Amino acid sequence: MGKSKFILIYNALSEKIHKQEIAAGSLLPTENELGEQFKASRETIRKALAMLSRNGYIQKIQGKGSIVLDVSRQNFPISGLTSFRELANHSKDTWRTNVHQLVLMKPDDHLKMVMNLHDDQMVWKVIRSRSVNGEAVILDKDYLIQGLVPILTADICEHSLYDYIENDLGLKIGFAKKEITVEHAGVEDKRYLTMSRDTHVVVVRSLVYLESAELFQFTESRHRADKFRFVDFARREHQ
Amino acid sequence: MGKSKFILIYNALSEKIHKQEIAAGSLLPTENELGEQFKASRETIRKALAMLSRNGYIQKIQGKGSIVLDVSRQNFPISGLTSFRELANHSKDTWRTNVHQLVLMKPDDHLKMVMNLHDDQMVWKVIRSRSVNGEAVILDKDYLIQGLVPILTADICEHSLYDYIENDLGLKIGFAKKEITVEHAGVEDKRYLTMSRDTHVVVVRSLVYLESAELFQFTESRHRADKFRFVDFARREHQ
DNA sequence: CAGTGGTCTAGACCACAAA
DNA sequence: TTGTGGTCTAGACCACTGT
Repeated sequence: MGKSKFILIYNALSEKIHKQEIAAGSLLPTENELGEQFKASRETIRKALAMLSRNGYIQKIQGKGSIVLDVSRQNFPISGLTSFRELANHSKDTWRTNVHQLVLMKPDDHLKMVMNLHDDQMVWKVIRSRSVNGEAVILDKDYLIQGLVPILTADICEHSLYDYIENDLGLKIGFAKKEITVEHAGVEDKRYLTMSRDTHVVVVRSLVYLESAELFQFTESRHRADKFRFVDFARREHQ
Repeated sequence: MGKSKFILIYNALSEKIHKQEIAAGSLLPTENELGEQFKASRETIRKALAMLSRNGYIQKIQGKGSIVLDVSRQNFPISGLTSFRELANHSKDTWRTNVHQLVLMKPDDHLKMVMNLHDDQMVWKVIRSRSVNGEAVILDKDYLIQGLVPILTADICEHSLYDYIENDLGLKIGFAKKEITVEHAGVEDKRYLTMSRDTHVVVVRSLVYLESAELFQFTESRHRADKFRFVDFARREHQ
């Protein structure tokens, strides 16, 4: 993993674009030239370029070349799957996580339906709040299937749950389905969040699956509305 | 366009998955079998499968095969770039568009900065509201560069702006950068939207670019908070 | 071990843009 | 016309999953 030639080429080129060593608006070398530079076949180069295109680094134009896009005001990319800890590490602000609840429970009917659980499956319920500069602005409620995560401690939840899951347990996250809505703040929001004058929260509900396509986790992430921001890059599918 | 073999294979397979002719949880035929079925080389099959994977139809597992995912509760895919008209056509509710303003104007400083405009460039400003079952729930403010759209009429704005742009003007949309935030309702929201008891709107700001990588349009789409819903499918990038 | 998907290659032909 | 990207192919080898 991560050793594929086309990933190396992708990393080399995306880094150059980030560092502005290749100016926005200019053309990348042609695919044949890149093939010589990296000693790779054209199809391999094209895999790297397709990845750059998907992630908003370049725009390919037939007959012309690959235009480098302006990636400078590329704000935090929540668009993909990024854990809170990874985000916090990239920011200059001081983030802090508080664990409010950690229990092993029998799921209620609603959760059983949402997560498609069997009768005997138990889940870990974790409630955490995230604070930036002393203000609690995010409330996370996670439900993890015990069959996949046998043991969980407050200490792990306070540091990085995803680190533990991926590095210690060796589970690989594959994909997630997300839904974003806006709701009135409830009792839990008022209890755990610093609500200022706001009465609304943005709710991001996610079903997280492993690479094996097994459902692994359901998460409800509740954000104070005035602190919520979601940035996205989308390509038009011309078929 | 749209005639590529791998697109045809993608369409054939995604349709079968939608119609549940291939059950969720089962395995797709192997890549070699698909190659024989569609009389295509393995790399071509793999392009189609990669597209299915990106769009949440399958999960590929090395050494095992491609698992078909449950796509049945796949709600409206605002995730990509879809115009209001395309959305409305897929829904059972009755949508309606009202044009409130259509002017050719000199951009103010803020718009000039956001859109990176020259001093002499004029823009079309369009204000429209979208109603479902008689309630106005979305307010769209579009700014289009006149150099790319010489003429615009209220009639076009009331029907489909994107139809006109892509079919009549022959412009091809390439990609967009979006940002979603939540804000207090302003005077325009209160004037044009049926605000019920809500005091907040979800604001989606988009910079829309053509396939040539030229900036083409800036849009501010303001949604009544209780009617807003955004669904996303995201893969984890393991590098 | 056999069978699966993951990567890479060299070469061919087509579609499009610019001169 | 030349050079660019877009597609497709056949074959090779590697990595992983199951038996």
